[in-house]
Amino acid sequence: MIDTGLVDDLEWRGLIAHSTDRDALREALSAGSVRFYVGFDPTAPSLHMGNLVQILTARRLQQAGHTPFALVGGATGMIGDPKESGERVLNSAETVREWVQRVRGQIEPFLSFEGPNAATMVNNLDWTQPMSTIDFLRDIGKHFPVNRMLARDVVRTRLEAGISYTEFSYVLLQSMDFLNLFRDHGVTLQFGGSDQWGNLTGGVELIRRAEGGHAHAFATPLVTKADGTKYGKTEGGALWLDPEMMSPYGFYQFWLNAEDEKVGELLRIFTFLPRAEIEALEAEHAEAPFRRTAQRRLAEEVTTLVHGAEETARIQAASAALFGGGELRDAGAATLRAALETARPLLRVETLPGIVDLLVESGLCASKGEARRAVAEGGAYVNNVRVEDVEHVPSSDDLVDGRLLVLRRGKKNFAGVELVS
RNA sequence: GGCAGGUUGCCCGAGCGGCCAAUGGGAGCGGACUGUAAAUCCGUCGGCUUUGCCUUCGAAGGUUCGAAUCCUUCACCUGCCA
Repeated sequence: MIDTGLVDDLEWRGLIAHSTDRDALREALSAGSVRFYVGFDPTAPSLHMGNLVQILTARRLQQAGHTPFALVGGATGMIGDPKESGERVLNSAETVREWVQRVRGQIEPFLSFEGPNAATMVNNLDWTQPMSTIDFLRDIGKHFPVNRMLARDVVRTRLEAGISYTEFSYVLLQSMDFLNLFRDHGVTLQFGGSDQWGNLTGGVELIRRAEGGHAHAFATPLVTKADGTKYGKTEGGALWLDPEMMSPYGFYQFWLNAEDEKVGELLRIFTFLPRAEIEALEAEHAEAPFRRTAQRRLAEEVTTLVHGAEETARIQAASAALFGGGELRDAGAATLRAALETARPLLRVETLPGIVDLLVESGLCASKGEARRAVAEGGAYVNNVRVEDVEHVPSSDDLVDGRLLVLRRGKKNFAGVELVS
């Protein structure tokens, strides 16, 4: 029932960037079902790619027989952990409450809430809210030497520019979470992103000081691009999991365009494909990178995990039709329409406007000036045919099945236009 | 508290009374090449009813035929001396 190969698998996937004690961790995870926790702060209405690493890792642990406690930071989200770029702006209690709900809903599908090692969702507001300041300072604060807190990298970089007492205290809250889960639920392991390392060890240490207990922590690596810069950023910002904030099509395209040097790493971190299969993909990719078999598989796997198999199939149909170089009409209006909708909302019109208006109204261009420029630059296409004239107005002959137009800006920005009567 | 300097388009950074929607670099966008890649090259990069008009150069007011450029006040930032 306990998969003793778990730690080997995690290490092979490169998911353990830091660990309090590798050997002790391995021993604990082999001995029996370990109760572990991973937290998510509601700092946005949606989780993103970075959080996905934690969610999937939690799932791996659960599949290996361990028991997850997924924590949403209703309390910590009110404070915000210090980041190097500067002080955060506090969100209102109402906003945090709403985001807690949304984040919660995004985590749940990845875990199983049934069986002997069913997952539990917890909110740290439940034990933080009722606590008095006096208790907090006496029971928690007393265990934190300020000199140690000051030595942390984030804090040190912030000392020049300034850091509020609020953010400085964040580590106490997160450590207290671990302590509470340790006491009340026997949770002995926490993991998180490597930027959370200080917060993770803070909890381990607090448990030792306050309870004389022993707990483990490990950190997953920060996923970076081949050039070392931060991953998961697209033109539109972060790679959100929420389909409203990041279209499933765009999500799929992000993975499809993964760098050659990184596909292997991404397959290991973000998919549940077994080792042998990933190694085969890597070998194939090394042989013929231009086929991008690994990228295709990566995109398919991750998109399926996040958006489901059905949506993924639609996106693949879209990609095939739009990039296949084949005749668009062969795909048929219904298929094209469903596929285009995965990219961005369809533009519905009663009569066909000129190319400039089409580009603007579909959202492909931000202004008419930009749309005119796009045409002048040769970057505007209707049904994959370049439009040369700014005054061009598509005719009904251009419509696929008499009702659909495929609009394209540049190499890979598509929009569907539907004629409604 | 004293002295000096700064605040320009997404970012960095020139401009210092008209030739300025504002040099240059980066990012972005488009094209060529390609693998829906990387590198490279070329183009583009405030808005519009586009041979012209409108809104931009920290904020407000003023001088002038005319200001990003001069003056006044305010806000914020930086360096040197206390």
